[in-house]
Amino acid sequence: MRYTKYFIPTYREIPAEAEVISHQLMLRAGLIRKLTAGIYTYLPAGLRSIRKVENIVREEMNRAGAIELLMPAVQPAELWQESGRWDLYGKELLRFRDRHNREACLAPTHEEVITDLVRKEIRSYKQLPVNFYQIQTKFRDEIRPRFGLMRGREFIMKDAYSFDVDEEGANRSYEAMYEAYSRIFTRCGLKFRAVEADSGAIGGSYSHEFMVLAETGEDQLVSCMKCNYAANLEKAEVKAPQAAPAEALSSREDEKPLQEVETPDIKTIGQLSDFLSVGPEMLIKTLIYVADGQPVAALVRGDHEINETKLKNYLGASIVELAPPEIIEEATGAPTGFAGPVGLKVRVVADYAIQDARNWVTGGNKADMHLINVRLGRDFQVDSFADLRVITPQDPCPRCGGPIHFSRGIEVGHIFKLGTKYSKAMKAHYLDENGEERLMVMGCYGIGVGRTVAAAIEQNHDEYGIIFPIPIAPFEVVILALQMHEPEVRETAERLYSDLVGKGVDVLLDDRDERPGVKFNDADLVGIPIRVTVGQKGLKNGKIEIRLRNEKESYQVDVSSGTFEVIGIIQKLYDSIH
RNA sequence: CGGGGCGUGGCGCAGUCUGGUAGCGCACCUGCUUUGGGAGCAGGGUGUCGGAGGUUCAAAUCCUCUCGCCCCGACCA
Repeated sequence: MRYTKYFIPTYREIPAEAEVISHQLMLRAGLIRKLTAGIYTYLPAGLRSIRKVENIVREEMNRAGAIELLMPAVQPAELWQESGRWDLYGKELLRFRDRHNREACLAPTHEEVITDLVRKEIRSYKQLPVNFYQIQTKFRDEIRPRFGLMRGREFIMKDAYSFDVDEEGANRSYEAMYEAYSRIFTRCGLKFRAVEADSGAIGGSYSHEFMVLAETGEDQLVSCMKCNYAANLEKAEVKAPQAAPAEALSSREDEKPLQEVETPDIKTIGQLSDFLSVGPEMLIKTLIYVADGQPVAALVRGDHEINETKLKNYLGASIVELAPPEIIEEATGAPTGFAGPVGLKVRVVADYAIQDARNWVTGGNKADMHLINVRLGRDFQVDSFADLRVITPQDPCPRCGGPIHFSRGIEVGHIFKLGTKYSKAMKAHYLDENGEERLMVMGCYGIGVGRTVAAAIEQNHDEYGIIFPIPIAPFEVVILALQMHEPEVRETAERLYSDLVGKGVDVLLDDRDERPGVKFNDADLVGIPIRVTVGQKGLKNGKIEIRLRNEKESYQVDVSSGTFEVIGIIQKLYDSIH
């Protein structure tokens, strides 16, 4: 591609609207432009990157035995009503009516359509398993789109759906996708980690997220430094205490009598800890929740943080929210900030750490009143103990007990075991060997394509711009012809260009009549992995100059061996990835 | 949806408090010079000041409404 016949509109300045680095760089490097909140045009160079990711995804999905198709973006309400998600899916589902006043939506995901297709077309166990996938534009009307392609409303996603005869088959399909995803992100040249995750609203029993590791990532993940355990923060288990509850109750601290303490206007753990001069680990935090309409008290140690996902899963509730002030007053008899477990009439669940036998400090269930020397069993009862808190860096690995490490990442892929949730709701049956009707067991698997490009930039950039991994770079090589008006420079650059094009290399020839500085800066900004400089200075000695975007130093090679050298470097860069 | 901020040429911004008919840098166009890390000189074009209504002799500036965007939070993957 010739720069003068192409379109890479770069910005010299940082656009004011972009907060995160990948968003800034994608705008500055002329990869994307915003149309409206959360909706972007992929400019030519950006599209090249996107297509490269798509092709890797496609190759690996095919290799894993999945079959590509393409489903509609506009879908009728009936299907969503059938699965029950028309009412469950919130405002994220963009709904509208057509000219016949029929309700429809823009698809945020395709479980309904694929299940509908499969139930109509597949009748026999002989036709199973199948795994269909597509690379398609999704729409989710996000409350607050942000960070460019990282969290847009309209975005390109690869989604796949597997159908198996039984749980065991579904597990095999899941494993195959796990392998495929690992290959995909490896081939994209990214540092990533697969972590255990909560399956959330999509439902199902088991899931993994694929996280591109980056300091600026929105997600926190926990990994073991000894074994291969890794999980996202909301999923990461805290190892249950070794001892049985009865033993844990055996005294660690001498029992002292329960006592009330006046604590005027002291409402937070921090204030209370300072006021009483005790560490926050001596306090019990009592949080009043409403779980599917029922008030529940959840107890965690003062220095711990409640994990609402764990609480929700433990209670088996579909909606768990912090109780509004009225409910808190009704449950505790006190205004917010003074809740405690002593004398509570609602169900009480507690984190394992509360089993500790010590003289706790708790809320007094009276305005401006806390209690000290509160003993479990003597002064308050707990209905059940569970792992309800967020893991801390001090906790051991829940699998092997080794030390754990916290890091940050960007979720680019997510694989789920769905079970029979959709096949049951939408009657996706098949006949088994015995002629009996059985439910298909499903899995679903997503990759955010645009987000993968953004994550790659977030992980690979410097002060000058993007440093694309070669497999997903818009071009593999850029040739800078520094003085286009000098016949020797122009001709050498042209010859090198057509040689490389002939060898099937993705090469951009910067043939603009621009000053060298402009070309160098644009090449750095766009992040093309290999830069070949053709200039008067080098040509005097019969040399051209090669520099890798991820290295500081350049080196010179003979003009005659330029093509050979470049092809060797490309090979080396790809080899370093596999 | 709650809180905060911002809409002025393609981009980044000043001007708004204190009303007087729009400016700076970059970019863009023409010419000459220049050409290894975002050139110099000379000349030039560029704006419904987000929109609507109002106050006023006069509105980018004051008032009302409205639209859009960004950030924080809640939410979601």
